[in-house]
Amino acid sequence: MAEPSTRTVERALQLLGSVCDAGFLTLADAARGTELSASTALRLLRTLESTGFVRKDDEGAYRPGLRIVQLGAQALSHESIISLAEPALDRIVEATGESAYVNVQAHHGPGGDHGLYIAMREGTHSVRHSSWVGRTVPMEGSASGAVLSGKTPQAGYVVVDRGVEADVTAIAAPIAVQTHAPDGTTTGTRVIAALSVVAPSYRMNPEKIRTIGELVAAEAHNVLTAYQQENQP
Amino acid sequence: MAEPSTRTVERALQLLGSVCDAGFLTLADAARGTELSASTALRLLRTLESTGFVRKDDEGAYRPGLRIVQLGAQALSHESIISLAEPALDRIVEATGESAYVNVQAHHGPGGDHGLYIAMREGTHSVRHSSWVGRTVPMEGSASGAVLSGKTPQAGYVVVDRGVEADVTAIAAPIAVQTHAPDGTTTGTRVIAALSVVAPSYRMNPEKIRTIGELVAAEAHNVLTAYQQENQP
DNA sequence: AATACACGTTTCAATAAGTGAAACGCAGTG
DNA sequence: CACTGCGTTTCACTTATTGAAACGTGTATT
Repeated sequence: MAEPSTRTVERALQLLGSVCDAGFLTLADAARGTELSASTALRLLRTLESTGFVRKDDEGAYRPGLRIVQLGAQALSHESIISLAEPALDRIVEATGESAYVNVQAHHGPGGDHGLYIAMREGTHSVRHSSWVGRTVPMEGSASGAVLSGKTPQAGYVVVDRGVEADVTAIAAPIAVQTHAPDGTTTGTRVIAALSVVAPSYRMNPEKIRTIGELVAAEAHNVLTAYQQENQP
Repeated sequence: MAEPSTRTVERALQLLGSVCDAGFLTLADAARGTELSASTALRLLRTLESTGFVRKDDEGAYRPGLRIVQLGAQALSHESIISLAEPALDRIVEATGESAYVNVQAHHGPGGDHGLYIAMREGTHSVRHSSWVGRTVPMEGSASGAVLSGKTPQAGYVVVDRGVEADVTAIAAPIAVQTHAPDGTTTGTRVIAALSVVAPSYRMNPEKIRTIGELVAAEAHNVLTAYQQENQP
């Protein structure tokens, strides 16, 4: 049995995704975006609406509903890596003034893998990078993407200048665990998340980048230690 | 046309909700919890899995997936009330040391209405109330519930001692807008959210409660002003 | 004004799609 | 060894989903 997916549900979830991506969507737009007939889109959106996953605003457009907010928040709170990483984020922000993030790998089938920002702490500089939580970035060409795919060089961190966004420099380090075969031998490493700093490029220079890079790598290691303590004893 | 809901989608969403509520669920548990046959539950969970809404962990149990995290975070970031309220939360925490929250009304059909915590700022006391984001509380017997249903007394805030949780006192104030008829006459008020402080009861006394209550009410009013500025000009 | 267009909505017949009982292999338990 | 519960697969039944078409309404276009 290869992939016995129920089409109806797939379509509904696609619709839900469209609405969340766009922030708000009219019925016709939603139908076009998902290539569904208006009647089908309407029926599915009504189902999503009656279950609280979307809602209709005053203008009659569909918006993300509170249920999705609730489930997302619950899911986030069950991601133990976030609570483990929060102290590290705080320390990074305190030391650098720049915004700091936690990323994980989000594996959606077609279109390639992406990285997903699941937590952040805002920097203190008045010009700062902000609010990427919930956003995905391509694995190619982003610092966190490189780190998540295991392409971290000796230095322990990756720097990408003007990768995803212009005028922005990203510095990322992996939180990686050793994987073991049943007999106990080490088989490789698995990156469970990445810690990253995203800052305006004009504020960076080689020295600062090295300082931040080493800090992020060190904090990533701290998070790893906390993670292992939670999962081993 | 009364309620043309698609059964398949409803079931899938129900399944998704179960998994998120429980944190992790085995197939059999999920099937029982939703009263579905094992084969149907399996098929739907597989669909949810292939779209990233749930995932199977190492033990083969279903857990909330990253897609739900992503959409939830996106939806949260589109809730403008949160960003408007964050400065107020900060100020409340700074002034009181207690955890502060934003609640909205989550209207799920059966089982009655509930309030939903959609944002919070942690208090600074070492003993503090923490991490209710994503959680729902009954409208009856909770301070934020009372406030959300419009039952705010003259004082402008509601206090509930040991309502939802033992040894916890909650103080809530409404963020309410006037509603108007087409002709411009005021028809009533609509509570769009609530601001609340949740603290260990042993730390409270009548005087402190009054201070906090007035602060929360004042900050709620600040948020309202910011909200109206954003939606009027 | 008259026309054309796009949107949200409803209806309905065709059939594609979802359903659950049953059967299977497996692992743990008494 | 028999027994129970789990995850999984298969398959015939039929129900629930589907999309074209038609409608009313409001908004551009002429």
